[in-house]
Amino acid sequence: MPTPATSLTVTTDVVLFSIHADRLEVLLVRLPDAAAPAPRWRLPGGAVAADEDLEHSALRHLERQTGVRGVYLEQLYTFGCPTRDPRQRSIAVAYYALTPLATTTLAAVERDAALAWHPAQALPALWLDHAAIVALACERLRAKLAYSTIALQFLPERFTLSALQSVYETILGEPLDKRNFRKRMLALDCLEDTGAVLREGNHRPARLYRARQPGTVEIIK
Amino acid sequence: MPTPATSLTVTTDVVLFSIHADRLEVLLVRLPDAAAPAPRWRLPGGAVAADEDLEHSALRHLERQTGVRGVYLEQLYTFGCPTRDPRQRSIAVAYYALTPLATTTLAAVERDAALAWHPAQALPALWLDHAAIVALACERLRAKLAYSTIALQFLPERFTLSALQSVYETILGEPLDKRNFRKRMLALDCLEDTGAVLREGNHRPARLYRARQPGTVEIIK
DNA sequence: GCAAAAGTGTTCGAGATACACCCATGA
DNA sequence: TCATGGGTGTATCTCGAACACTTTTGC
Repeated sequence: MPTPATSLTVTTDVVLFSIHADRLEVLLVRLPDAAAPAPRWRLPGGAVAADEDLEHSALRHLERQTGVRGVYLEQLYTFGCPTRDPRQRSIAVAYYALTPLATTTLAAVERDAALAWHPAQALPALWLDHAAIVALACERLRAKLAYSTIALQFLPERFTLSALQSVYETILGEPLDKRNFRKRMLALDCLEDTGAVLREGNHRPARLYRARQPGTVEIIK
Repeated sequence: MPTPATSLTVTTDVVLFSIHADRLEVLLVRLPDAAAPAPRWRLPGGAVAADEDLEHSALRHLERQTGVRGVYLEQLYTFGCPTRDPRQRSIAVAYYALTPLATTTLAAVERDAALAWHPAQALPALWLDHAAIVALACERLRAKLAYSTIALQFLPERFTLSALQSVYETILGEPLDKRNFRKRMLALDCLEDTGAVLREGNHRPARLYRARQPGTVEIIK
C-alpha cells in the first residue's frame, strides 16, 4: 500500500503569452544567480495559499511577480510527476494567459531586470519541467485558434482587421489570404465596426473594430 | 500576504464512463451510511500517494475501488475551490476514463454492493462537487467525439459499424444517417476489416472491424 | 416467405479556397 | 506621383447532408 503524501506543495504556474513584433512571446522570471549552467528562467507562479482558489493563486502570483493584470486566463494541465522537482514533492496546476501588447505592461517589464519576454520558438533553458509546460500551452493555443475567438485576447479594445490577421499568422506560422480571412471573421459576427479609423503611415486609414463580447472566448464553427 | 497552505490533500477522482443498453453510464461508489438526506455516492478516487504520479494514482484508486483496469484515461480538470470539501482543504485532479462493456467488469460490479453504474443523465445526489466533475466530463466527452476517435474506446477489440454508430448516437443523443456515418468512418482510415462476421438474430451477419491503433485516440479533421 | 438488421450511391447546397486589382493617404 | 498598406468579388472545389432500396440470414 503506497503511503499517503506527507509534505506536498501545490503551485500554480502561468504561461503568459503576448505578441511582440510578429513573434509569439512568453514572459519569464529570472532565477537568482547560481551555478552557471543552471537554468536562469522560470514561469511566474508559486505555492497556492491555504484559503485560496487556484485561479486566484495564478492571478496573484502573476501580478506580484510581473505586475501584469487583467489577462485572459485558462487552466492548462496539472503536472504531478513525483520527480519533477528534486527538492520536494510538488504538483503544478499550470495555466496559460493571454494579454495584448500594452504600453503599461511593456514599460513595467522593461523596468524590472528580473523579467523578460522570450520568443516561444527560442526559449532559454527553463527551470524544472517548465519547458514542457510552455510546449503544451503553445499546442493548446494553436488548437484553440482554430475553433474559438481566443485570438481577440491578444488585441487591445480597438484594432484593425490586419492586426487580427497578423495574430493568426504569427501563431499559425503561415500567411493567410486577406480576402478570405476578412470574409470569415466578419461572417462570425463577433466583431463590430467602431466607426473610427486608424491613421498611420503613408496609406489609406484602416477601420477599427471591437469585439462584441470582449473578455469572453466563444467556441465557433 | 496570504499564508501558504499548511495541511492540504491532493486527490485524483475518476469519472468512468461506459455504455450499457444504449445509455451512457458512470460508475459510482457507495458512501458509508450516514444521515438519510446526505449523498450516498461518490466518484472512485482518493489521495495521491507520496511518491506517485497523478495518473498512477487515478488508475490505482480506480482498480482498488472498482476492480476495473485497462481503461483509457485522460486528465480532465483540477478543482481547487477552498470550500469544495468542508472537512479540509482538498484539491482534486479529475480524470475521465472510458471502458467497453466487458463481461468481467459487469460481473465484478454486480458482485460488489458498494458499486453501481448510473445513467449520466439521471445521477443521484453526489458527494462534494462530484456532480460538477461529471458534468464537465460529459461535456468534454461529447466535444471529443466530434474531432477524435475516442468513441472506439467504448468498444471491444472487434465490433460492427452499427455498434460504433450506436456509441455516437448514445453520446450525442440523436440518430445519425447510416450511410453518411459509414462513409465518414471508413474514410478516416482508422478501422480495418477483420474478415470475420458476427451472426446474431434473424438477419444478415455484420462485418467485424477493429481499430488500426487500439488504445490510442487520434485527432481527426 | 417474412421479419430484421446489414449494406450500398447519388444529388444538392454551403462553405472554404484560390486569385488580382483599385483606393486613400502622406511624403 | 509614388510608395504603402487598406479594402473588395467571383469562380471553383470539397465536404457534409439528405435520402430508399436490396441483401442476407434465421425462423
